[in-house]
Amino acid sequence: METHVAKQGDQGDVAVRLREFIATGRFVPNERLVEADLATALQTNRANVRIALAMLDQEGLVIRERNRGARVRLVSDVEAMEIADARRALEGVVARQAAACAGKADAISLRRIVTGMRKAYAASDFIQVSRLNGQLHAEIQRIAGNKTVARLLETLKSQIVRQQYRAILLPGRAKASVREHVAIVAAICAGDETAAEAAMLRHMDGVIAALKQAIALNAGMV
Amino acid sequence: METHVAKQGDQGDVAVRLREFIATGRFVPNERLVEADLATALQTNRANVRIALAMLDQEGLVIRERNRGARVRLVSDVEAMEIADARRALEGVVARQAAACAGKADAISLRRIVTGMRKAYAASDFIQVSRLNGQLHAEIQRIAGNKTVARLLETLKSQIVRQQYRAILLPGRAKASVREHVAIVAAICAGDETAAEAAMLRHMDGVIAALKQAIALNAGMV
DNA sequence: ATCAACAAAATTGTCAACAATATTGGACAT
DNA sequence: ATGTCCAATATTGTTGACAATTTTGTTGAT
Repeated sequence: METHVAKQGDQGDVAVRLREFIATGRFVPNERLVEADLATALQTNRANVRIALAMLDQEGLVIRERNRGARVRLVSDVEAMEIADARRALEGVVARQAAACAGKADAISLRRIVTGMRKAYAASDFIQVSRLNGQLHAEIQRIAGNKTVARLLETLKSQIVRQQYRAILLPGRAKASVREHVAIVAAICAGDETAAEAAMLRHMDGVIAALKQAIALNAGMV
Repeated sequence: METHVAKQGDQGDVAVRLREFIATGRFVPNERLVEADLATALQTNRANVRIALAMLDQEGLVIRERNRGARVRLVSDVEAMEIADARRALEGVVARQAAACAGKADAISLRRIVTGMRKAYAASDFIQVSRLNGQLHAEIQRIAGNKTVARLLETLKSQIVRQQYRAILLPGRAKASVREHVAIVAAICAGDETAAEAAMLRHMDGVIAALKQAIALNAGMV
């Protein structure tokens, strides 16, 4: 008997927890993921771990090789840029559809988040800014109502958590980000599809530029 | 020692074959996929089938429910439209990047395919037109060199093979399709990124319109 | 005939044992 | 010291058995 919705067996939970571990850096890229160890750590059996790993492989988070097990996949810099390209386009779609669908309650909710972002930025609480950032994008996706695109964005985002952390910390990026989000929300609330998409694309251009910068910095350091 | 590239165990092959079966309609939507049966049919064991089903679930081709097994997922009409939205945006990215990357040999290869399309259309060989259509998009993706977006498009396409067959058969669609592809190839060969993206978006608009029409027709028939 | 309760069958979930393969570590020669 | 071969270990791949759950079929009452 499950207290919450029983979607699918243990494997789902296992996959979720493994995702967490990878996202939070508890498993570092290229680290080997030994089935038996994971099974004991997550209090389940090898079969479920095996299935969860296959799911994460399909998702692009780990890589499996025959007879050699699974490792955390290291997303290269060029791949991070590819992912960014895909995200840019898909976020544009979402923004456009959100503008087409947004109602009065949606506008209120969006404005509240963006107001929170401004305050957090004014207070130099960048962690909160980042959190509200994610929340805002999630809300826009909800309003757009396009589950398929939302799902794609979700998996893409999970692959570049690491890179993204670095990018948001670049000097001046947070301020620009807030400004861009204000424009996006304004366009969506106005129901202007074209403006919303354009604003989102501008925002993603900023994100991509920051990402590129972060990568370049990192390359210089190594 | 393997004769060909040994990517991963049996599960990969099993998943590939199951995909085939679903794509070719050998398994109809909502049909139950019994693990034991599949294991004997594909000459493998339940564990591998189970893993393959988990992968296909992650991919969106089947749906699994706890204790109730897996069924072929029925993509609803609204979901087909969502997928089309995503494809439109991603194909636009690919076209743009292909225009940025296309070399002389690439241009020749693209022109050859589009010439074949014209001839096939003139000969009313619509199956060949459809085949070359897929080939052309694949070639554009190869030229663009964006593996991530190509992968996304691949999985999206696999979910709507059924709908797409219906759409291409609509009167006048094939002719328009050929015309649109000519424009796309011309822009890519000219290295004009913006024009290439625009041409591709126009093409996808045509595809989406045809899809919408096909769905409406189908709804009327039921 | 319709429905509920119940038994029987089918199916999935879990687990453990073993086989096949890869990885590690050490002895040995150079 | 360095590298190579070989045994020892660790890890994954495969299979089967059993438990838990769902689905199907049957019986009986109304």
